[in-house]
Amino acid sequence: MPEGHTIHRAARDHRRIFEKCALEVGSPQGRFSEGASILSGQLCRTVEAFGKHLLYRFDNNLALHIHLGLFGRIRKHKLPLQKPRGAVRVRLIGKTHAVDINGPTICRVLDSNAVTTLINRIGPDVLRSDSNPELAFAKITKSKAPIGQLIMDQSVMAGIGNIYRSEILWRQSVHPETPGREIDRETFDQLWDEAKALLKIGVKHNAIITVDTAQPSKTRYKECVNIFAKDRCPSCKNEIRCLEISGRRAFVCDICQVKKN
DNA sequence: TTGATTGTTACCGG
DNA sequence: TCCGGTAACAATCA
Repeated sequence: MPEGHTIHRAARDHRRIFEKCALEVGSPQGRFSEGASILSGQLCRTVEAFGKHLLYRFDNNLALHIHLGLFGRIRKHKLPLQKPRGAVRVRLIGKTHAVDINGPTICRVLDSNAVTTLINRIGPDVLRSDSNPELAFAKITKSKAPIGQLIMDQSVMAGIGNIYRSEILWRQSVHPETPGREIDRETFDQLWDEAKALLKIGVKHNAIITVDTAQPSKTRYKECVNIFAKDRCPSCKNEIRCLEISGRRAFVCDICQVKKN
């Protein structure tokens, strides 16, 4: 479910329904009873995404920090309240809507120092206008680790997940096993811009769409991709190879994506 | 019931 | 110190 686009979309959406609103923060099934009560009744100042991290920031300088991990989910519904679906960890209730968070790996309350520490730990987010790509380029150009590992390393650059990784590299004809130090400035800029463009499309449609001719409105698919988990390269028809980078599946067309080193 | 999954962190050994 | 490997954790769906 969650790559960067999911979290940014949630932040945008929840800002709309929760900003300047005194939220009720509860834990319907008691899975987050300790922290939740501190936030309840507080005014929500804003909702922000940093990479795959979501922060609900309150006027008392505390924040609810959510990370969905691999299977976390966010569900929103209009009031009146509905019965919790599955294992709801925390429920946020505003004036018009409620949001349920299921299965996060992180769900905790942070003070402002902890928020700063968190933000500093995360690399520049491709979707944020205030992020500085130079930081990412500096790390990549110094590393011998494969670019397929580096662009998904959230401390190098934030927002890209396992599906976008393969798609971005394929679209820019960059082989995932190319060492970071072999990536020149021009290539890095293209990867950064491509990531930003694709994730923006993801935010807009709430789906991973990396195929130019895709028409999201028609079928309401969750994803429409070029090579992730595909058999053949849509460009040259060569067989797609599956490899493992940082313990996750990555896909490559060895003809279209040239390996440098 | 089993296995797979759009993720991260902690820990250990080389 | 830095790297890779491994386990642990989260919940849902087919």
